Amino acid sequence: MNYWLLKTEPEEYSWDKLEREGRGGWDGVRNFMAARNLRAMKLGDRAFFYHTGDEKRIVGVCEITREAYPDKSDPTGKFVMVDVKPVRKAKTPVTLAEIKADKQFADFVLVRQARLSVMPVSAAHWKTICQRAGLDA
DNA sequence: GCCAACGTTGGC
DNA sequence: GCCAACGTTGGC
Repeated sequence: MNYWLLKTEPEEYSWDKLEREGRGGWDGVRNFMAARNLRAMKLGDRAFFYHTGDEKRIVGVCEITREAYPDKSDPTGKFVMVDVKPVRKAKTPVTLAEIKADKQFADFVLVRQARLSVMPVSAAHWKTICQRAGLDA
């Protein structure tokens, strides 16, 4: 299984909304590197749900329920989206500040490429963050 | 709230 | 196919 991180503005699409609706489509990605990561996702892969903006923290874990397919919101047809469902909410959200302060995350894409919205997470980083968040890995 | 950095688009 | 210009994102 592979691990990922998905960024979203909570005002636009939040963990609460995903939980309320039970599933959601991850559309609107317009960045090639992010899109490449979307295409690499496999059914059953897990992803951290990250709130950007003022929050800047990991708030939960979701699962990929449908692999990449054409993004309905993209008129050019170049970009793809995936579907996700909520798995578990973080007991303790893990903040970006906390991650940055920890040397073991120095090579984490979230730190190195601040603007990327869809990125892979290594198994080691996944495990550490799950522990901090009070999530079962 | 400004500015720098990055990524994408369009012109040549 | 390169490079300048533009738009967007995130840091301070």
